[in-house]
Amino acid sequence: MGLRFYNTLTRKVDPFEPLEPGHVRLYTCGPTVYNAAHIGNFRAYVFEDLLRRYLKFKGFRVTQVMNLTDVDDKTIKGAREAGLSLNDFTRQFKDMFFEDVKTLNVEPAEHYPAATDHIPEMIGLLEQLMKKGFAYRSEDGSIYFSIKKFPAYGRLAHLDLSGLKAGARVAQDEYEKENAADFALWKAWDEKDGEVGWEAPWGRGRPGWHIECSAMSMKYLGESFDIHTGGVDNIFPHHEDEIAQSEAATGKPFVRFWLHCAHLIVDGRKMSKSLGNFYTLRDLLGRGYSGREIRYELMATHYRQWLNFTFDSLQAARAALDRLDEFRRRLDLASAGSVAGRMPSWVEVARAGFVAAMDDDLNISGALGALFDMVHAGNKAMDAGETDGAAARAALDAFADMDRVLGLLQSAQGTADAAIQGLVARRQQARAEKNWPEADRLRKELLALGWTVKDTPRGPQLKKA
RNA sequence: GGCGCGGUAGCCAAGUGGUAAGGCGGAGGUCUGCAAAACCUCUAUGCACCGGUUCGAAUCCGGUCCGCGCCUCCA
Repeated sequence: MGLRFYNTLTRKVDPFEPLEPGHVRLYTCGPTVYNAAHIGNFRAYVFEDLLRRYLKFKGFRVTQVMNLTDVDDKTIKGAREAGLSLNDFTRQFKDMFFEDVKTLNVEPAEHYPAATDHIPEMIGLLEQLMKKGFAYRSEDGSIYFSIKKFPAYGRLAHLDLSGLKAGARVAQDEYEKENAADFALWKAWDEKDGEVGWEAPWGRGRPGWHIECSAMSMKYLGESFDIHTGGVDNIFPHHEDEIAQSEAATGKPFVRFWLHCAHLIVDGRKMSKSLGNFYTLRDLLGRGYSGREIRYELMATHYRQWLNFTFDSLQAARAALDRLDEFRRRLDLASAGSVAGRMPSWVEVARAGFVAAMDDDLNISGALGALFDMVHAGNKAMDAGETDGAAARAALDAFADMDRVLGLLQSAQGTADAAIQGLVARRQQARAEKNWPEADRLRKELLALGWTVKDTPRGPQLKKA
């Protein structure tokens, strides 16, 4: 069986093939840049990164677009409260976002279009919708999409809107809509918008939330593309609305595969500021956890499963990574100077298990299981002296190859400078002379300089404390 | 009310008909000047509960209990 994904549109696991052989076009809903993203947001970005990396691992060329929503109610409000222009306000959070995804070792997308840079494209799309009769202008100059005109509305979310009543959540300022379920394509300017606004044929205003994703995805990926992702909360209304407005405008199928990741909860409860369990990436870094530890934690639960984030699991992530690091170090030593030979069977088995699991809707738990099986089997083989340098090198290469998907191995170990190396050498000398007090003193000195040293059968091992 | 998700060891978490992956933690062991680490071994007669189908069920069917999400701008 080949690669397959659970498609929200069909509610089934469907075999995946891109429209253009060998090339996957992927749109991933990105951040609204009005504050520091929280770890729940990053769960989605890490999932999307895993998807992207696995597609590349399978040999596809990937063109990924991630939007930056830099104009909406929250960004406008935030800018006003900060006394900044919209651009100055959002720029700081865009910068922060890029720093944060880098910390998490998330590969950059090919395109990061900002909504404010694509107003003309959105207006163009709106004009098509007006011309085709899917959109109407209300008295104040806002434009709404008429869901009555689009019979397939509700297909993605499996919602039957005939029973939908105008409830408390329908804002009173939307009384101008013909139907409570119609959604805004364009919002007429009002004074709260301040300087924010663009001229359109139907008056000054700003785009509705959904239209940016339609306009920008189609600009960079075409009118029909392969995969669109986001959090489950985006299924309705955001993605439902995207489908409606896109397909109404083009008359073509918009997206073939919709993949949605489940939410993250903290200590079994929904993350919220009032519960005090609301964390940004920076909060966790400030507590001494590294980007890769957080990446592991966010990645290690299947994306359609709720992820219960706890500090215990972060600690477990750290220990699991230590095990991987240690194994890699061991392979490194065993393979020194060797050219890769034939893959040992324990590597072949692990690699096959890894691929089979990932092919199955990115079953990361199965994939990590296969990887840890390899660690275990590899350690046993090396203990038994059954692994020569060529085999170790082959294992190392396979490990690195799987890590193209996982992105967990550290690229560069902190290397000790000559002074540190000198201390280690002096300590080895003292140990050789059985001068234990001096050896212990040197170990303490190294610790004071930020290095722990452990004596292993393969010599002293330095690690940044 | 409608649509949907989930309940597997102390914790996290795979497994959707063939006899319970993996990680963390814990226990024991090997190694060791000490320390630490590492590695090895062990760690669920049972998968919320009750029935049913089947040679066989965590997996399928029916029912019950519990937790949770969405139902108009929250990843």
